[in-house]
Amino acid sequence: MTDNDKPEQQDENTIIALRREKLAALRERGQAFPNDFRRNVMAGELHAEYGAKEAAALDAEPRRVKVGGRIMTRRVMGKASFTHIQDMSGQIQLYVQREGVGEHAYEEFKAWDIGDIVGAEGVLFKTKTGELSVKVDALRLLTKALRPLPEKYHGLADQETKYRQRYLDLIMSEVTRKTFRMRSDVVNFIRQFLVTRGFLEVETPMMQAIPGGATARPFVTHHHTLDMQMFLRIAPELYLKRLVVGGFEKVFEINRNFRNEGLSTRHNPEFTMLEFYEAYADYRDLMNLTEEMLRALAQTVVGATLISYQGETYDFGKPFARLTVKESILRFNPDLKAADIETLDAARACAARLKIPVKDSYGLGKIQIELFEKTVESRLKDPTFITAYPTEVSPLARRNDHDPFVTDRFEFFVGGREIANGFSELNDAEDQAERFRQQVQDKEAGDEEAMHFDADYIRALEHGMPPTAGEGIGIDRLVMLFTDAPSIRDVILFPHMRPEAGGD
RNA sequence: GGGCCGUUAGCUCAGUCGGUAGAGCAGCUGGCUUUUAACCAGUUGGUCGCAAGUUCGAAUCUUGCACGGCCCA
Repeated sequence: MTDNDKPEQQDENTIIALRREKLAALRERGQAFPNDFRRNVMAGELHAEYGAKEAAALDAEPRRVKVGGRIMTRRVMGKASFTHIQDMSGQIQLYVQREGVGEHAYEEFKAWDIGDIVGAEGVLFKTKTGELSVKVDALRLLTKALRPLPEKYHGLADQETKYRQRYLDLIMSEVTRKTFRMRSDVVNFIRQFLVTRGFLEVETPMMQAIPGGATARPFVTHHHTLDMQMFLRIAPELYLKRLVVGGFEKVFEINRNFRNEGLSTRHNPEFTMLEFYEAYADYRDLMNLTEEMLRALAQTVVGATLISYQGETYDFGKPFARLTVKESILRFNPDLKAADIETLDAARACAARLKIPVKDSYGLGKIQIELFEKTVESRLKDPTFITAYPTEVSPLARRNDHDPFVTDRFEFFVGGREIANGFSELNDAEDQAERFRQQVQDKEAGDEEAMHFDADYIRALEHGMPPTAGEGIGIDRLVMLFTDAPSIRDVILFPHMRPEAGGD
């Protein structure tokens, strides 16, 4: 377009300029970016297999290896050098001698830089200090790095750079690599857990004509050929339940949702959600399933059921607490009595006393939830299910048979944060249509988060959805918990940020 | 949106009361054949985030802006 396409800067850093000269020299001599080197083992495998072996045992049965990776450290001592290279599995030290690789190759090697990517061939041995290393007899530069890496000891400390240039963060930080491996482990575990129990993994539209399944502001986009407005989905819920109507009675999806809301340490505009639905089950079945799944997840990916997060410890081993919304409000507000939160007027007065702002349009249910969010939520430390959410704030959940003021719904909290939300689904098409109409009224009254009327979803329900329960689990928040990450940006590879200054 | 904090060499960071911009790492030159934050000697490198203001003089004080972090809404 404009400045973006221009050569970046005229006066480049001298370090980069010198490396460009080295690359130019490589180009003169032939293929500067060869792709015919093949490694035959990873650094991590070598440490696992030979790390405990005695030096003499290695020498007695020489093991030849071909390894490749990025140069991370370099110690040149005249006619011999040590260097660590890093591959996906870890690091291995190379011992490069002039005697071993030849005078010419050794001189070339000395001109290489930290950050370059190399391939090496040689024999395993142990150094005087007992470190497993490769005595190199052949060595090639595979990719010249033009930019210098961050400082070897402190690594990359600048939070902004870690987010913007995640590749650098990954090269430099074992903690970051571990975080994202664990994220992968979490998703992998959940997928297997559900598939093992007969759930079918599906993918439903991320672009929707009618955004539904949650109360949130959507992102708006436009399809040119159809010439229509579309929305990035705020939830897959309504599509997954259409599948239950279609006879896929146990389905799940792990994918992104998009919500046009503020950014914070707990909110990213796109985030990953697990949603799953099971026919012939209710919200209590899902609470049990969730408890079983999260306990096993902690045990598998962290290796313990005591989870340490930001200096506090949460116990996934003992049975998860279960409280209703009203019980939890009373428990954490000992000066309140049940009567204070059971009528609209009393609850409104109660909110006023606690200086919690509520709108005139709020009914009793919404006020109860305000009280809950302001006085309870952040104090739910150990794993806790909160149940019996007011119907007023649960437009897609099934009413309780004995108390239609509430729904058969739960939310799950750990460390004061909502992790999951599940309920017995509303499969009464006429009730659902009525609740959509109420949402449309709210929207017309100015509530930007209120839902649209989804006529096709109603039509699907009119064909009959078996009694079903469904749940959503926020994967990012779960990963934060297990990786002890203070910010959601620490568990998202490329979190959204404003463009860098001067970039446009 | 509000409050607080930050932005100095490629990286990690100092910078006193407003008085010529510093260190370590990396780089460069030389030495060194078991080092591992290798070592020894020498050395290059700066739009002090951007812009304005105050001042004889601003990295430093003031204001605005940009980006980020934390907290709050």
